[in-house]
Amino acid sequence: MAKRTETPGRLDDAARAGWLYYVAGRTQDEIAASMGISRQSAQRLVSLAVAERLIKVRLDHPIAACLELANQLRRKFGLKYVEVVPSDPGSSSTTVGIAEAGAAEIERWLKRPEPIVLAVGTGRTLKAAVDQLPAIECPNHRIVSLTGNIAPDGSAAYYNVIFSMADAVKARHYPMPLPVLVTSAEERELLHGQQLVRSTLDISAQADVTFVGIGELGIDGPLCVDGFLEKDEMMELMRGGAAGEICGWIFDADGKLIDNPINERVASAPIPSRESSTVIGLAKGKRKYKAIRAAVVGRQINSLITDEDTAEFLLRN
Amino acid sequence: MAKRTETPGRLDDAARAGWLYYVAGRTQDEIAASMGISRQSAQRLVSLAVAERLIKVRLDHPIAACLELANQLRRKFGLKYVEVVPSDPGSSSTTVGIAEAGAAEIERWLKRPEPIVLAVGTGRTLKAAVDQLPAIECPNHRIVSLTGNIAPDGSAAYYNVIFSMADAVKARHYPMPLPVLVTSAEERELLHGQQLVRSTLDISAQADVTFVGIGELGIDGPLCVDGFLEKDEMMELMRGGAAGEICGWIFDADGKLIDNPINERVASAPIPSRESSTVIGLAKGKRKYKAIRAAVVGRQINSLITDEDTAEFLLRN
DNA sequence: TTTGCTCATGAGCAATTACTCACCAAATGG
DNA sequence: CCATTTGGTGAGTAATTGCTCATGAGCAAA
Repeated sequence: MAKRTETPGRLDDAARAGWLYYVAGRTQDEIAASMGISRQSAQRLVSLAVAERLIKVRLDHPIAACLELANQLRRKFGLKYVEVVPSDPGSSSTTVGIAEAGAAEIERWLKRPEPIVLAVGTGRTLKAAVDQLPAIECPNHRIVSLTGNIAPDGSAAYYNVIFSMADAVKARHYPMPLPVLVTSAEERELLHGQQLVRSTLDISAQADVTFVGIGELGIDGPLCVDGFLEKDEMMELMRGGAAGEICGWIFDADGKLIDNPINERVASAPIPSRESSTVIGLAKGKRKYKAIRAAVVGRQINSLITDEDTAEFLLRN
Repeated sequence: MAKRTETPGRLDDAARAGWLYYVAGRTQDEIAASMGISRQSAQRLVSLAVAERLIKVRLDHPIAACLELANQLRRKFGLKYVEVVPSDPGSSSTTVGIAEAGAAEIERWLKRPEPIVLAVGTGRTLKAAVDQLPAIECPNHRIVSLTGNIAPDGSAAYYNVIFSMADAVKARHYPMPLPVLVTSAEERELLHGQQLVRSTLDISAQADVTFVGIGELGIDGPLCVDGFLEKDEMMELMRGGAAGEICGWIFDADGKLIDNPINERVASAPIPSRESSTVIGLAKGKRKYKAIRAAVVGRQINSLITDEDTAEFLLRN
């Protein structure tokens, strides 16, 4: 844009007005009086000072850096909601900070007066967040699990989040009476046809907000550690370009669900719409960098709660 | 489990709200919505952030008139560094504006990569400036107090700047374990002979930059108000031609230290060299005109941060 | 357990600020 | 020289913010 020569004195006046307003804390009326102009003009000068960035505001608090990172992430990836918590260099925990922030966000949703459907996935991080929840009564809301609560050996799964949630939150809750992975696509169809499962799937599709963990792959990743996949299956997945998983749905580095028999055996509900609802991923940590990045760029999630280090990685790469 | 409203968490919220308001430019309604609180609470958090000095506002524009005044002052008095901030006609504060400008200058020095010795005097204005400092880590620098930190009644002095500074700035700091005024010249010699005091005095003599307030005399001046001098002592001083003081060192209208028993009882370190280092005075206001003028013409300081009105006085007289 | 204190909260209202509109004056350009 | 553009102004009004008050929760002392 062709910048014309501004009236030279005007910026000076703007600076003076801005100073009087922000530093000295005078009202625009007082500024107008002391500069001999109308109140409106004083207002214009003040906003000009802001627009011309003559006024520098700095926030002197550790949280400032996090907010800045969150803003950048939101812009870069077009996310709906981003929260960045400070990294704790001394801790190797994958949940500290995130759990609290996640719980606070869950609580904010549950405190809404209008009835909502809140869906939850699985994972250690999400479990940790749910464990931070205070007791809340919200009989109007419904809480639904996207993933099955049955482990490969038939027991209740290790990280079934919805039951922990039900302990704290008084609301109707809908677990998913299925394993995470079934033996074949056919079996999945059969199970999903059951009335009970059907209705839970229907509710999950209406979720207003969804909280999911993001799992990394590899023989140390949750799918292997929890016994859902054998090492050789995992190896094959990784050879096929798999980068991470959410509720068992495995995606590649671009965040696209991969075309592999294993994805056809996932009995979890589909991840609710990222267009019409809020899908919040909770994850941090170097081992998950690749998975988180994939989930964000491929829009498996549209909101993120993570830590500073991870945020910086996502912005750099 | 259950969470409570802790004070630290509240400050974090305040920081977040302040950031959203001042940096991100959201309205308080939007902030309230995104933080899940009422608008009133959001407003309170924002004003808390201001009250807690989490928000630092700085004007990044050399206002022409101020620059011009600063230039003239520098020329007229041969000063090294002069900063003039706009006068706020409606305010009787002796610190508004100067404090921010002083803090910015201190910060500039502390951000230097090479190790420096920074000396500080005392006074309300200087205290206000130091209170504006953000947290800085500068383990290479040393910060030394020129004046004692013990009040006449034996308590820590009202305006002991170095401890406030130590709160914000991570650097080695050297307080002066002495009163400002001792009972006799002999006592001063005795105290100054102590090893600890000796080494602090030595460091102060090496100061690369010094920040001092300039005190006016009179029964409303700081020396009387803070109880260092009795009224009759003050009256006698003024009859003797005293015009102002820096760190307790009392000088006449020509800026020469006066020949009076009281000056022999000042236990402060001598003001560091105005030939080989930078000695910056912070002061404004009609009551201080005479003292500031004396300090400048007598070269008790070689740099000045003041306001327009004071600058104009100094140029006229 | 009761009492009293502190402090956060939401509501309502007053003060302050931002924005839009219509108009004017000086520069610009044919 | 006039039409046009640019930039500024005040008025009026909508939006936003700041403040006071009544209330209730948490907590410590009695």
